[in-house]
This record gives sequence, C-alpha cells and structure tokens, in this order.
Amino acid sequence: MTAREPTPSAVVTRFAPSPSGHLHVGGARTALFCWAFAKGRGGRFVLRIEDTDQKRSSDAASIGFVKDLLWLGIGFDEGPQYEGHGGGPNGPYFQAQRLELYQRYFDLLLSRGDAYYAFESADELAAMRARAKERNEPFRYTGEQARALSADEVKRRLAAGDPAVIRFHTRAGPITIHDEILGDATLPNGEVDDFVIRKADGFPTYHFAVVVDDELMGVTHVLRAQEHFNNSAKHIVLQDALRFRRPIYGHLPLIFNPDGSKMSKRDKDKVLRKAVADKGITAPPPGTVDLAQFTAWLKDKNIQLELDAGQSLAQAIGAVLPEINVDDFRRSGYLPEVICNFLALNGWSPGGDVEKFDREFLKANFDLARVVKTAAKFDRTKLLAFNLDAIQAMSRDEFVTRVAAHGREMHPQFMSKLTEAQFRSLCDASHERSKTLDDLFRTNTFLTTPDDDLSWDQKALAKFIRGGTPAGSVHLVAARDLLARCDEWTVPALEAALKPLSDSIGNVGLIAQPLRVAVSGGSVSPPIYDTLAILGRESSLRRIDRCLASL
RNA sequence: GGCCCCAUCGUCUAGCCUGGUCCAGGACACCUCCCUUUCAAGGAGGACACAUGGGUUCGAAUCCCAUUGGGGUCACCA
Repeated sequence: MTAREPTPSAVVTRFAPSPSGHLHVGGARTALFCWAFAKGRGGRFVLRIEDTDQKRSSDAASIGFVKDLLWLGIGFDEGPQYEGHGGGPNGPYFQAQRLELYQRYFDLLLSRGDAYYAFESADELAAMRARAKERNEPFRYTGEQARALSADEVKRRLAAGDPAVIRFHTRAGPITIHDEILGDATLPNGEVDDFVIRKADGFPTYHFAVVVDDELMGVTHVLRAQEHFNNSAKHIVLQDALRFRRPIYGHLPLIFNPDGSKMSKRDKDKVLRKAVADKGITAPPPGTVDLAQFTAWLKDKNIQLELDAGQSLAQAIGAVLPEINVDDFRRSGYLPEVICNFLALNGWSPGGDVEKFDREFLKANFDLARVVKTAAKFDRTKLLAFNLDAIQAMSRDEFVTRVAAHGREMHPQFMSKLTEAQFRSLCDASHERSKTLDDLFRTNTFLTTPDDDLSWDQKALAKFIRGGTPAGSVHLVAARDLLARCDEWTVPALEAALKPLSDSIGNVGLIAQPLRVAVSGGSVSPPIYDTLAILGRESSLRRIDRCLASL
C-alpha cells in the first residue's frame, strides 16, 4: 500500500531486457529515460538480464546490445561485467544465475498458502483456453481443482516426478495500479487469475523474477513500456503477498512505425521480400544466402533471415533495409547524441519550443510529469534532419575526425584507397551536403574505382555529353585541353584555368556537367573543381580521355 | 470478445492540471519563390490540427458524460 517516498539520492531505476545481440530503438528509449531519471537525481541505474526463458540462449554474445547502450552514452552503475562496466553488490545480474534466491520466496509463498502446485499440462491448458474462446469468454485459471489436491497427493505426485508449476493464489478484489504517467487504473475483481510463478523447469516466470529482483536490488522506480501496464497488477499482488515495498511505476508510451504498425526486426524481412518479388529474383545472388535457406525463407513468411545474411542479400539486390536497431542507425552514419536527442522527443519534451538538447540537459530536466501518454510514430525523416543539423554545426576538424572513424570501421576499403590529403579534401568538399557520416562514402564510390574500370551512366551521358548544342563533348574537349596545360592541380588553379572557357560560354554548368559525368560516371559529385582536385591530374585526364573515346 | 489505456497540423509535440492572453505555438515533412556548376545545403514566404455529439460556464483545446476511432493486454515469452 505504501509507495515509498525516496530521497533524491535513493532513486534506483533499471533496464531489464531479455538477452539480445542488438538494442531496439524502443528499448534504447526506455533505457535512456531510466538512465536520465536516475542519474539526474543522483541515483543508480541498474542493468539486469531477464534470461528466464531457457528456450532463448543466453551466452556471452547474448548481451551484445550493451555495446549499443554504451555507444549511445548510456552507462550503467550496476549490471553484468562488460568492458569495465557493470558489477555491483546486488548481483548476479543474470536472472538465470539467481535461482536459489527465488526459491526462498517460492517456499515462503507456498508455506503461507499464497501459492500452490498445479499439474495441468500445457496441452490441457491449451484445450481449456480453446473452450473458453469458443464460448467467447476470456480464459481465467481459477485453480479450484489444483487447490483441492491434498497435501499428500501433491507430495506424492512431486515425488513421482510429475511435471508441475507453481501458481500464485490471487485473492479476490479489484487491483489498483498507480502510475506516475497514466494516473490510476483499477482492474476489476477476477481480471488477474492464478498465474504461474515458477515454470515446470524450475525457472521463475518473468512476473516473479521481476518482483523479487526489483526488491532485492532496491529499485525505486520502474519505468517500462506501456505494454507492461496490465502486468503491473500481477506484480502488485505479488509484492503485497511477499511484503515487499512497491516501486513507483511509470509506463512509457509505445513507439511505432510511421504506418502505425509495431516496429519489429521482421520489417527488414518484409522489405527484403518485397524487393525480391519486385525484382523478380528467384535465386540468391552468390555470396549472400545459400539456396536452401533462400527458398525456405521465401516460402515461409515466418522465417527471418539472420541479420548479416539479410544485410548482404539487401546489398546484393540493391534494397535498403529499414533501420530498426541502434546498430542499424550507427551503420547508416547517425550520431549517437542525435539519436538520444530524437529518441527522447518521442514520448517526452522539455516544454515550450525546446527540442534540441544533449544528454546532460536530458539528465537535468527529465521528469515523469512531462512524459506524454500517447504512442509516437518514429519519423526517420525528422531524425535525419536532426542529424544534418548536428553535422552542419560541427567544425571542419571534428567532421573529419568523426567521418574518418566511421570510415575506418564501415568502409576500410574506401579509406585505404585515399591519401590523407585526398580524404581531407573530400571531407571539406562534402561537409555541407552530408546528412550522415556515411553519405560521403555512399555517394563517392567513383573515387575508389580504378580509372580504367569506370563506366558511365547512360542517361547522364546522353544528357550532358552527347546532348546539348553544341554537344557537351565539344566543351569537354575544350576543357580537357585547358586542364592538360594546367600545371598546378588545386581548386583555385583549376578554376582559373577553366575560367576563360566558362566565360566565353557564359554558363559554367555547360562545362561543369560534362566534366562531372566524364570524371565520376554520373551527374552527381562534389563541386567540380573539388572533384578534379581530389582525383588528381592523372586520373582526371585519363577518365576524360576514356569517356571521349567511348562515344 | 473481456479488461485497461489513449485522442491537438501528415509526423513529433507546446498549450490542458491552475477554463478567457489560442481565430492554437514550434519542429520535421509538404508547396511556392530566391540562391546555385550537379546533388545537397541555405534564404524568404505559404498551406495544414483541437475526432464527433452532448453538457457545465458569461466564456472550453482546456472540466464532465457519451459516441467513434486507435492502442495495449488476456502464455510454463519477456
């Protein structure tokens, strides 16, 4: 009954995901809010792994998502050991390692008659549910038969090794959930049935482990997604039966796709399947997925491709996968501080017209009262605009540093083919048109193509080289002659060298575009003098000559 | 279907608690124009919302009720 009134320093929040290699943006937002709430109040932020489902593996790689958390700048005070983070007095932080701890509380509940063994099999329960559904009634496990079993009978069946679960004996009465974000809600009597708290394999269910661990770890504030709202009733009755303190709850609004659907890793498969169908692809491109896997995946919409396999397939067929995980956004060249900023804006706002802020600001200002109640649709376009703004606000040096770091990790080939000076020039020429740290790599692949392998986009060729009166090629020839006589290969020198020609034509574009196409293969590149300068004299002239020769 | 929750521009939201200053503010997207050697970026304008119906009140986006719509949840998953 008594929600505790913590002193500011006593605030403890936790992020408690099930094991996963990747962090979903929704999870990231939850973690960010938990972190900001605790850290802004001088409290502790705990990371706990909810690995009570033995069907899901939970080896070391299963907390790969922690690297995403740290990349975002969300550190934790307690939790699994991970590259210098984690540890703490309330471990272990993997629930699968806390089984003895739970047993104490199972025994306590059992001895007090607040819990009991039940022997129905999964099949029997499924049948009961099916029957209830036929009658259009909700299924509620009341446990009359199970509780009618004599103590001796229970002992006998347990001794005989009959599979059994432990269920909580929910007492009659309405249950009121107090929520700092949504307000109070009361579930009528009977809504919460006698739910399972220990599975037949001896593991606690989520509901039980959460309640015990939150108490043992001193968690004062439970901030989690709204999908957990109704679960809170189960947690409350458990807390009361166990004589635990009740944490303060705050259920965060959900984050959806722009079309209102739930954001899920399956969205990637959806996009891939569509791309495969649209392009009429019947066999997997070599080096992506093997044929058997591919056909199985194509046939059964419930099969998901591994992350890497999907990525390579997408790349091979030129499909762009939607970013779902934090790591997807990292690969796409988004800045962690921008993601935090934008994520925070989905479900919270500092009020007024403020919408650009950093983690420190969030830490200092985040509060439950300003969390909105309505679900948000995740608008990648706005995120991209935020990313652009942040990149434009960078100094040239910072931009170079961060793009280089991104390039070394994501595009080592590209990086190895450019000299430091070339790379620096490319950064300077690309800074103001970069929306992500990845843009410059995606749009300038022509720079790393060997001169003799460059091919030309037919449309661009037709429009800017063959087309025009006189044809673009005429100007290209003239420009080529001027360039060949240019001793100094720098932006100002190149500009000066071509000036007479552009002046006489009266339109710079008429020589810039043919040059651009000849040298880059397409109609888009950094400013033409920059492009030529980065490419260098030899490559530039070679490419122009090859282009002219190909006509 | 039962139960629970929610409802301001296309989207994220401010305003709502403490009715009047809101013929509703900001941002992204969109449209127009300007700038421009491509693509961007940038500059200047513009269009765009209180779901509906009842109350309460001198007055409602703000309070109450209903309807409609949306979401969540009903597992030995978390």
